[in-house]
Amino acid sequence: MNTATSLSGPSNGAAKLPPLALIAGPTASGKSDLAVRLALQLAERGKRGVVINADSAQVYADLTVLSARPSQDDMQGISHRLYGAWDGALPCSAADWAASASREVAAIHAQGAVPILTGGTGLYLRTLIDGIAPVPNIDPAIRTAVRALPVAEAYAALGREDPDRAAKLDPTDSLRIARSLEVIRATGRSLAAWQADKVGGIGRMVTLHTAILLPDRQWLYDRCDRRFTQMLQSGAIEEVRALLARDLSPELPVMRAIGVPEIAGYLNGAWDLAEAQQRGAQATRNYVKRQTTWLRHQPPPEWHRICGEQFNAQDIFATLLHD
RNA sequence: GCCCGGGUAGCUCAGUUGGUAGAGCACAUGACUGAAAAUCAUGGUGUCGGCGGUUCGAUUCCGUCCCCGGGCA
Repeated sequence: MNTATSLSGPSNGAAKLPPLALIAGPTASGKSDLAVRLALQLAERGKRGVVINADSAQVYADLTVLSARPSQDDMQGISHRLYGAWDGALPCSAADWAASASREVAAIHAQGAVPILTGGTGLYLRTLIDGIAPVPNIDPAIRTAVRALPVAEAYAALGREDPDRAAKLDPTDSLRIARSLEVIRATGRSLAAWQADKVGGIGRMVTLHTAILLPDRQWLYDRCDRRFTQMLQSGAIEEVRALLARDLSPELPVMRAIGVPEIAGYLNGAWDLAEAQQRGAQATRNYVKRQTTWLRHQPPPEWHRICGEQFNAQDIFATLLHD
């Protein structure tokens, strides 16, 4: 740090950018606890930290237990934003979330507080920090039509309408094929053309303090198993029953959250509770693996990757705390 | 004790008319630009229950023993 800079006024070039803490980690890694501990540490230093959810399931009001949303007790008096902020009937995209998170960050900074982004959805975090291609919203009629196509047909259509893109995709990658096809049909431009640009990222407007938690795999798997069993005992079944009663489209993200299909199968008699528990725990473990792979390789190399199981806010965020 | 059925990958099971085997899941690794708790890709799993016999060669055929189901006594 350069003392000369801090003596000079904001008008003299390098104005100091407001801090942003970012904690990413797979399910059951303990990132929410770390976020609260960081906020408490900040409070001891006369600052205020506000936690912002960056998890694509905790965003839904319908999923309290199954998304392991922090309870009032867990929050320990620290403000939490974007938890349960979407109704399950409304899908939340990465761009939707990033737009909201961006507003939250600005509001928190305006109050002189420190936003603490916490979550396991890497794409959400990347979208907020780096921005995303400015593709307009897709005409729902086009979207529905495209997504109703069998993969093989969608892939064939993409081969005709956007061959470059088709060549880059695996013919069975249903989701990316559908996305590419709906974009070219709705906008007349290929997805690759849109992706040459990225908008909305706040990375250059903040001082980032990052922590990517990467605990030992077996330790995480054990926690996943215990966690799902715990959920079944503390209201997950009732939660799914209530969700099913809403009769939402099975395509919606809430309906596909880990545990929902598994418990729904139990409720409609397709399998027993032990089977639901097995499947739920298994799905959680599979997800943890995907998250870990994403977090290991996708974020910029300068984001701080931390292995182990004990995460200490003072050490990890020393520069933020002593700033 | 007798009669059936079965013992092949961590699990559930295919298969080999005799030339030492393969699927799904699990597991591992990876990709990832607007529903990402999503969507995909790649990879190896192994005394084919034990011991004998026949055979150039047995996981496969024969004998025997063991184990697990089910039935009869």
